[in-house]
Amino acid sequence: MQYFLLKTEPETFSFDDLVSKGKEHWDGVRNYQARNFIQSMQPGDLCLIYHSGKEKAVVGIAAVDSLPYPDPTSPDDPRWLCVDVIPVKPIAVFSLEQIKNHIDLQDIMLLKQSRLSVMPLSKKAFEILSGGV
DNA sequence: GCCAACGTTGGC
DNA sequence: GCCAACGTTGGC
Repeated sequence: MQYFLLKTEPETFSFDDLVSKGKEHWDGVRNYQARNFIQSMQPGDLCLIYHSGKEKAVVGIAAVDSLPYPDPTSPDDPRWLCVDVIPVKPIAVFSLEQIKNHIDLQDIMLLKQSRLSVMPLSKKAFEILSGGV
């Protein structure tokens, strides 16, 4: 079981949109580092959904529901991958501000590489962010 | 609206 | 292979 954080602009695609749709392919990632993380995903891995822009907070849990497969939004370019994700449940909002202030979250990639859109999370970081601990 | 951090592109 | 120019992202 692995844990990830997926960033999205809620104006474009929010966690609520994922709940409404029931399932979505997490496509459009055009960054090699992020692509490599997608490549390592397995069905059942859990992802925290982070809203960038105005909200700047983790808002929900989703689950990987497929193996990585070629991104349908780049049919002529085999480099890019996506996975299907399904909503698991919304969580209490955990803001960027709280992340910055949490002693055990200082090492997460979100704070070090603010532009990376897909990143792994440690189990501990996932549990803190999702309110599990 | 601005700026920092990055990634990409293209000329050399 | 280097580097300047440019585009994008995301926080402030």
